[in-house]
Amino acid sequence: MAYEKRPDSSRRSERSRTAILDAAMAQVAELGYQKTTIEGIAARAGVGKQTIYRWWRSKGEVLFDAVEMSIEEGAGAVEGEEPALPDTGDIAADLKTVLRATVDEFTDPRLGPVLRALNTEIQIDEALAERNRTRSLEPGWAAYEARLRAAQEAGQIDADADVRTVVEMLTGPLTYRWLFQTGPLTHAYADTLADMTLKAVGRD
Amino acid sequence: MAYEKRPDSSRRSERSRTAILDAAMAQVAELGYQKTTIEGIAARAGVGKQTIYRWWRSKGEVLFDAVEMSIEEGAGAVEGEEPALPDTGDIAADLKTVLRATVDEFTDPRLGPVLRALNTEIQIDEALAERNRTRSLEPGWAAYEARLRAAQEAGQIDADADVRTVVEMLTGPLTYRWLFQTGPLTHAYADTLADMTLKAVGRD
Amino acid sequence: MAYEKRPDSSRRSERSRTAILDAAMAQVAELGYQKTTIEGIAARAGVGKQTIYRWWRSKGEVLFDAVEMSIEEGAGAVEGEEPALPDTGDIAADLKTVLRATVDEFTDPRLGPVLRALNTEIQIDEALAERNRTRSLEPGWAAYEARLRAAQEAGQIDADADVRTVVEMLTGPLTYRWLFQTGPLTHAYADTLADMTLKAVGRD
Amino acid sequence: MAYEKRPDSSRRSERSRTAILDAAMAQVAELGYQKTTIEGIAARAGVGKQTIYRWWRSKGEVLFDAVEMSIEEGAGAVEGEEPALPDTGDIAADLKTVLRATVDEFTDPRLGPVLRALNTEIQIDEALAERNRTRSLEPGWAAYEARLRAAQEAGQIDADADVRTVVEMLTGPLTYRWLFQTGPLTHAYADTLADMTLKAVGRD
DNA sequence: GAATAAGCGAGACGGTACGTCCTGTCTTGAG
DNA sequence: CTCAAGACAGGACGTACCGTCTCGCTTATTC
Repeated sequence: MAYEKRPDSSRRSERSRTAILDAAMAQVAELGYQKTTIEGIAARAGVGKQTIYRWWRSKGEVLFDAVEMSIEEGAGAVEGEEPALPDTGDIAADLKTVLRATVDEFTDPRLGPVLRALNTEIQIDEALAERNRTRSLEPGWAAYEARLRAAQEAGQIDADADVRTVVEMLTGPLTYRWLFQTGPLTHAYADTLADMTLKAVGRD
Repeated sequence: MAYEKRPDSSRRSERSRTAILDAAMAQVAELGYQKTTIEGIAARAGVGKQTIYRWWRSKGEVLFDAVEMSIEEGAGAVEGEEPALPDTGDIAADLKTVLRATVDEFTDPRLGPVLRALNTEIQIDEALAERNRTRSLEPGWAAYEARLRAAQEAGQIDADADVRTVVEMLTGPLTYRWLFQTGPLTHAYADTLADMTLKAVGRD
Repeated sequence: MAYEKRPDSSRRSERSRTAILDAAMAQVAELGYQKTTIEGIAARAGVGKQTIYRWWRSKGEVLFDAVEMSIEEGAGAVEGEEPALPDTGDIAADLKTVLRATVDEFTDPRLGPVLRALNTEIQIDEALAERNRTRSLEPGWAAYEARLRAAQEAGQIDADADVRTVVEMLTGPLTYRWLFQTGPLTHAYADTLADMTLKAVGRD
Repeated sequence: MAYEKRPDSSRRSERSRTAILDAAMAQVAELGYQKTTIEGIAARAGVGKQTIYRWWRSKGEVLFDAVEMSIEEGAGAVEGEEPALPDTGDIAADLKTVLRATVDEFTDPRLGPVLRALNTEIQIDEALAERNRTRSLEPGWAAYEARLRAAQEAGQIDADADVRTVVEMLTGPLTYRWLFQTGPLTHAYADTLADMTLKAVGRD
């Protein structure tokens, strides 16, 4: 059995943790993801490098947490709360609401670039990819799928449509435009995607 | 007026060029994109570092060319030929043909990882992004759009549908699954995407 | 007046003290003086780092004590006893006895290397140097000088010779060979030094 | 056969070499040997750390060369010239001349401390010790021994005295006083040592 | 056919960041 | 209070690459 010494997280300094995450966001904002270094984050946070290496394994992980903290602060989200789509009874309206929110997040001048960089890092770092899937993507899909299944039960969309594929038809094109910057990322585009996708699974 | 000396490409050593591109592919295959270095490529190719820096501006550019060379070798493609979708008259079948081919390229064990890494680099290096758009993405879209417009004229799909959005509904989800590794990338999935998208723009 | 809090030595753990000194000797034996660290000693002794820093100011001090303990254990010396040279009436024989003992100590495979390393540290740490002079060197000289003065009174050596210089002529070359490893450190060499030195101060 | 890549010394930058040695001496003068770091030397010399590690294996080696350069500059010594003792025919006077010079070197406020630190390092670093023996000590001894043999042939000292031991009786006590700072290091002391040693080997 | 000038292999150079190690201080909880 | 444990800020270590540079060598014109 492989033995590996782990730090005692009960004695972790909250002050350092926060300082590091703040410094990480600030460095990325100023220098961009590539030129942000662990050394730079440590210096800016007034922290020893080892304190970063003790709790994170890479720059990517630090920024993953930093972004998470930023989003939670902004949203005032309750810890551990599962995300959910609104359910007004109008499936089209509800999808548009959440897709527009996604557009807003992607185009946010503060978060957008970091998110893009992290999605980059995911291509290379399998640990980060796994974390992204379980902490970020899957909760989002679950929320979409729950709302879509409600719509199926309400007879608003085909009962036999694969909800997972529907989710991908909604978020795939949006993410594609965002990552490759191949077209404007607007609320109108979000609406179009919702409308067209619903047409593909609508009962007519 | 800024003056910049450019190397005389007529005196360029073809032997070195090929050795570098081969070495680059080999290094990525062995070590992965991240751990591949210009120094390593040079050493493996038996070439001075300057010879790489003289002709390329970054590791990304080298690999971009290396991949291009790999694909051309494999496909035996004629230089400068515009790609085009087949037109059998059956729009669904034609779309499936090309989407399946894309699936095959993405899942190719040799090319896939490099392509994914390059899509990473694109997020950071604007020159590379531009090059990717003009040399890779746009010719692809143009081919899709041409075929879709033909289908519109044939009355097979809605005449007022925005072909660009349709292209994104086809390739967006596919690329998403590929980049984030969130589900199996199969021919069946390609077919489903084609069918659902056509349903969204079908005439009823 | 500067105030400095000192630990209460009456509550000091003898168990820890011994464990630290043993661990220190063991680490030096295994890794050499340079690679021995306070952290390593603490870990090996099963002791907190602070317990070392509370009672010693440097690695050098710890090892000074550790060596002292080792020597006392070996010699079974009575605490506080002043060292003295034998006085058989034969000055040459007596000097040879003690010089040979010094040779034995220097060439002891366990103590030798640590002693050499400590002589290193003395060059840098004035507190340690002072301690070395008063606890180690001066008692030794005093013993030599007492014996030499007895020899002067007995008319065996020049009455006007400077005993301090004579001591240095005996121990200087020995220490030199030991520190710089410039020649074999043998009983024969010790004897030669005694004989030649006595010739220099002999009455003719 | 072990293969180890060695740098090409014909392409070595003399400018960097000199800058490093100068910076090393300056750092030691300002901070002392212990607080002098390779990083600090590199920064002060305006040189990359690797340039130091490429040509030297340790701080000690750098300073060994730095001191050597300092001495040569001071002495205006011809490269590769063997040191030799003066030979005026008066062995006592000649020995005093060179012992006094050694005293002067040891007490030189600029060189002394570095020399002491290096003699420290020698206790620990066998490579450095070897180098010290062959480049520093042995040439010195050879010079002494040559002069002493001449004196033997001239009938000034015992023909059967071991010249090596005589050298050690001259330099050993001097070095001892210097390293352990156990007494004043003066010309008078040098003279006493010469006189007493000669008395030990004199023909009377 | 010699002279000139480019590309080339090689690798030293000034730098920057890496990830590790250790220092000496501080904090926590057990005895 | 001392102690074991170990997190912390700090800083040097020695390594790996970066992108630039300089050195001879090989080639290919150009005179």
